[in-house]
This record gives sequence, structure tokens and C-alpha cells, in this order.
Amino acid sequence: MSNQVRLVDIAKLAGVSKVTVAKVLNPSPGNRTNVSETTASRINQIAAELNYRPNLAARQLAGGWSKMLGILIDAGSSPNEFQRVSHSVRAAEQYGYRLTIGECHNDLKNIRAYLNDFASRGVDGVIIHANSFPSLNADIVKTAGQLKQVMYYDQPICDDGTLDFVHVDFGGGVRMLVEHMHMRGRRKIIYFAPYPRSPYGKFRSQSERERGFAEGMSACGLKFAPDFAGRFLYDRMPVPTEIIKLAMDLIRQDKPDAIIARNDECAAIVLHAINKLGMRCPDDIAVAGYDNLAFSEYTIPPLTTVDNELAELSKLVVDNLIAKIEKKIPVDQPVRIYRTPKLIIRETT
Amino acid sequence: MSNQVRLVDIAKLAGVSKVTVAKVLNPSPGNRTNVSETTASRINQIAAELNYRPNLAARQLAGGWSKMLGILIDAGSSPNEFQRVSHSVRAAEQYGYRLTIGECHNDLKNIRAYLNDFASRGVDGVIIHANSFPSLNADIVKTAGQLKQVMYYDQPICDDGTLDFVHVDFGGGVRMLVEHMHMRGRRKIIYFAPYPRSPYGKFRSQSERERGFAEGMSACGLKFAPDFAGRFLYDRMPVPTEIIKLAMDLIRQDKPDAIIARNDECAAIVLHAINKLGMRCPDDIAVAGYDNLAFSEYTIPPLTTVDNELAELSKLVVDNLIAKIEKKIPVDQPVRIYRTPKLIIRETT
DNA sequence: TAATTATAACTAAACGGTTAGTTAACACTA
DNA sequence: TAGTGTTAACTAACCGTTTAGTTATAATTA
Repeated sequence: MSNQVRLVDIAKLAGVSKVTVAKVLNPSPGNRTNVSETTASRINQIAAELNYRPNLAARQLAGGWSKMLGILIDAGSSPNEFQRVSHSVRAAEQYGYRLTIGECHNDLKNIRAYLNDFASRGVDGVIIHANSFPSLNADIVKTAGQLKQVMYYDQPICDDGTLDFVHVDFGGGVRMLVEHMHMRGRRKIIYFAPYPRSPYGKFRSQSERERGFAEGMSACGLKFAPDFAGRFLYDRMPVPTEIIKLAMDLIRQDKPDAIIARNDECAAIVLHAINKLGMRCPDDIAVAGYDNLAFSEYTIPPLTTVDNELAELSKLVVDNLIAKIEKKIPVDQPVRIYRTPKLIIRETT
Repeated sequence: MSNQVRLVDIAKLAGVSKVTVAKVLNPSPGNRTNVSETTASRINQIAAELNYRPNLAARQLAGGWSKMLGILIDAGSSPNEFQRVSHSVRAAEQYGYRLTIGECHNDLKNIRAYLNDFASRGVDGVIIHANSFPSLNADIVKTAGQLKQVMYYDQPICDDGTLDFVHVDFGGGVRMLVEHMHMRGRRKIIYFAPYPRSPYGKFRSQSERERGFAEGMSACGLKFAPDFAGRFLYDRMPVPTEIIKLAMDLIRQDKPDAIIARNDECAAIVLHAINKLGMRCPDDIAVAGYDNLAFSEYTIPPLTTVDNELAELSKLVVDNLIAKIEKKIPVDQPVRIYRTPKLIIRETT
């Protein structure tokens, strides 16, 4: 409602000045000093009776903090982008912070617009899903730098050593899959990743996964097609029917005994292709995905995959961001966290 | 940064008062009157040079509006809860509004806390995912009513005719599935919905789907087990392995030629069960889901389902909410929109 | 030419908090 | 008893906008 209860209203009823009321009702630490117990409880009671709600705009204007974080994402970049948001919301909630979403379709103009909006709104900090933006360049990072505090969710490609981030080791995840396949006796392992070619270059997670595959293969003493990295690059995101065909061709030509797909969706399509060719998984070909999406448990057969453990990851992001905002950790010292994902073994391998 | 450019800074450089600057830079309609073209362009130029960003907290405090919407959800209630959020964010963006998320795990205390927080933050309006909250009662709705403008995403159970909502016809969706099965020659159709029993009663979508099934069956002149509605109620959300077993038992006992599952996840599990029993879909049993989740295209075989068309639905929600906020439609006249979902026919039927 | 209207600016007062600096009363110490 | 410290309050100024009301000048009308 418009006729809100204000500090002065309570002050009048309690017979004190509004500053005294503010001291009691303001949660900021160490501010409750110098108010007598009796006055404080009287004020608290009146505030509860009137259902007082602080006007956060006023508080922000005077105090300079908003208890609000901005989060910059690209929903189209990954099916679990919102998992990250959801977990971040919950983590922030613990500290009394809220999140506002910027959804920017990987468009530079939108990214800038949202960063400006975040600044206008006076958010205390910003989370940027770095991996969603191959277009993220030094220029954007500088714009972002004008904000009070920025935390990158995954290490940005243009990191110069000064940025704060929490990164999940995509490469290590794929490497674990390769080693797992090797232990299961597979030798002709193929990495299947029909990516769109971005005008801005590869996604970081993309090149890291390829590197992880290469490392895993050579660690196991296996060979891999040297051109695998550029093999399936498309000018746009290929549609499922195209991917099915691609997968079928691949299986017929290369006759692999194991396929590691770029992600679970892709793996589901590979399962499809195997099925269509009258072959069986894992008997003829083992398959693995990446991401541990909700449906991966229900594929036929249930999919072996890698879980980034987004709940824990998001919590690290938010915890560290808020710690910096509230100066509980040194502000000038960059946060650089690498985290290992988890292998989920099911029935496709 | 803390040393922001302010209206007065621009005013000083332009040699005018800050009010004149505000008139030029404030986007509110009809406010640009009475400023000469030359002055306006000079101000605009200076503002651009200094990279002026309005302080929205100050604007909100003085102006009474925030260009911010709150959205109250329960991420656990549905795998596509965040689809709704994502589409709402995009729709709101068109009008220059932002969203802040309240994720409240269907807990009354959290719901109240978030509604209070929204009020404190002075959001211009609130979207409540009514279907996520079977616990949504008149009391909560009243609390919500203290907010400026509230739009329910799906009709709340406790609607008394005065609430604003945009509702998708779940019942009609299931009915379409029944009729589709009937046209395909199926006669022993079963509705498979292992729901958790909520202490607050059924989800609205749940009872509506059951009603839709019943209507569809009788419209086709088919019989259905009269106890179907209460047949699979659990004390908690059953885990996938339990559902597989349940589905296998069901198929063995009732020998249906078609199963309509409560949603796509459930349908994927039914496909699993059919597979395990050595039967084939759709040859032996046709299967359908509901929701058209991303993976439903990749199940084996691809799943027939119903699509709520969340993009369009979300747009209706946001469009109408903002129209009310900006008084472009009568404020005292409730918005009550029902929308029909879309049948997606694939290869399981 | 005097009166009226329109234009383009201005000043002052909110909006609801926070922060810094001040004061009165009282208790303790030297 | 004068000086010092502590407690619990207060007053004044400020945060960056918006809104309402006012004024000086120029253009139009009678």
C-alpha cells in the first residue's frame, strides 16, 4: 500500500526520535548500541503491531547498499543455466540478499544494457555466467569492472589474473570419462561434439572438454583422430535430426566402441542413433554424456555422465561474492577457485 | 563506482537547473514538455559523455515506482518452473521492467517473508505461480493483496472471483490426449499419476488433469477405473525406481493399451517399464506425457505430449500485469484469462 | 498598447531512511 | 570537587530524484 508505516510514525508513538527507532530496527551490526532495553522492546513491539516494513529504496539511497545481486545469464546456452540461478538464489537468501536476473541472449548490447541497469539499481554485486558468453571480452569486463563487486561463474576466457571466479574443471570431467571407458575395456573412443561455431570463438567449456579428452586419451595410451576438435563444427546449432544422422554416419564409418558426447542431450541423441542402427548400448557401444540433467536418469539405458554439482558450485560463487561485499575476505586479493566435477556411472558404460 | 554522475553535475555543466535535466533524461511520458530543443540536445550530449546512469533508488523514493516485478515460485514443483521465469523475464524486458525471484519451497513462512520483502523493495507488481502452491490460502492472498498489483500465473484454488490470473487449461490438455488415443484405436486407457499427497490438498493442475481425463473418457464412451484419482497417491514424492516398479505392476495387472502419464518425466519412466517388460511402444502400449520438456524429443521413441506454450502464457501474464500497473487497462476489473494448451504428436502413440 | 497565453526555465519541498556530531544526565575516579 | 567516561538519547545534514508551484520572457490577442 502507498500509506506505508514509517520510522517517524513509530517514533511518535514511542515518544523518541526516528534515529533511535532506526537504531533498533536496522539490522546493520553494532548499530544497536546505546539504546536501553526498555526503549528497544517498546519500539520493537510497536513496529510489530504496525507491521512496519523498511523502505529499502530509502535505505539504499542513504546507506549505499541494496542487499541485491545481479546475475547475468544466457538461458539459451545450456539447459541447466537456470539450475545455477536457482541455487544461487537459495544461497543468497541465506544472507538476506535477493537476485535480479539479466537474460541477454549472448548479445553484446544486451550485456552492456544489463550491466548499466545493475549499476543504476545499485546492486551490491554481480554474478556473470562467463561460460555462457564466448563474446565476453576485455571491453565488457571493464564495463563490468565499474560495478562494485563482480564474481564470474566459471573462468572467463579473457581473465588477466585479476578477476574473481569459481570455475568447474570441464576438462577434468571429460578426462574422467575417458579413463572410465578405458577401464571398462573400451579402446576406440570418440568424442562427439557437434558445436555451433561462434563468431566470438569457442566456449571455454568447449575447448576445455576437448583438451580433457586429449589428455585422457594419451594418459591411457590411446590414439584419437587428430582432427576431432574441428570435426563437427557447424555454422549454427544443428537440429536433433541432423545430429542423429551425423551420429549414425560416425558410427558406421569409424566403428567406435565408445562415444563421449558433449552433453547429455547429445548423448540421448546418440542412444537414438545406436537404436536406429539396430545396435545395443552398452553391449556394442558405450555412451556417456555430460551435465547430469534430470532426464539422464530415465534414458534407456540410464546414462553415465558427469555432474558439475551446481548446488555446491553456486554456493561457492555466492558465498565468496558476499564475503567480498561485506569485506569478510580481503577485497584486493582475487578469488580463484577451481572445482572438480563428479563422475556418475550408470548403465550406458 | 561510488562517485556517480548526478543530475546536478550535468546541470552545472549545461548551465541549467537539475529539474530541467531531469525532464530531459526522465523517460516518463509527457514529462519532456517545456524544454527547448537546443537545451535538450545539449543535456543529452553531456549525459552521454559522462555516462550518466540514473540512481533508481532515488527515483523510486521520490517517484514511487521501481520498474521491478517480484516473482514467487517453487522451483521444486515442476521441472519447467524456470522456463516460466525465463519467459517472464524476457516479456518484462520489453517494457523496461526487471524481475527479482522469490524461491520459497512451498513454505508458508517463506511465502510471507518474500511478499514482505517485495513490498519493502517497492516492486510495482508481483507474479505468483499459483499452481506451485497448493498451500496458497485466503490468508496469503490477503497478504499479497497489500501489494500494489498481483497477477497469478495459473488460477489459484482460493480464487473468489476478484483475482487476476492467466490460467492454462490442464484438464483440456489431458482430454485432448484421451481423444487422440481413442482416435488411434486405443480403448484400455489408463491415467498414471503417482503424486505426492500434499498436506494442503491437491495441486490445482492435478485435480484438473484428472477431471480432464474423466471428461475425455466419457466423451469417447470409454470406461475408466473409478478409483483412478486416488490410486497412486504417496506420502512423499516417489523416487524413480519406485515409479518404475509401480508402472510395471500396473501394466501386468491392468494390461492397458495406452498410458497417459501425469507428465513427461513420468512418461519416460513408463517407457522404461515397457522396455523392461520386453514390450514395445507404441506397438503394445501407447504412451503420452505432459509438459513437452526439452528431452521429450529425444526419448525412444520420441514422446507424444502436451505443450502449455509457456512463452505465450508468460507473455500474457506479464503484458496484463504491466498494463494494470501502468493503468492501460481498468484496474478494478479482474483479468481472468484461460488458455488452451497444444497437442504434440510424436511416435509413442 | 494593455491584457492574455504559452514557453522555458527556476525554487522549494518532499520521499524515508542513514550518518555524524552534539548534549544532558549520571557514575566513577583522583 | 573537578575531571573523565559512559549511557541514552537528540538534532541537523545528506543521499539523488520527483513533483508542485512560481517566475521571467516572448508571442499572441483584443
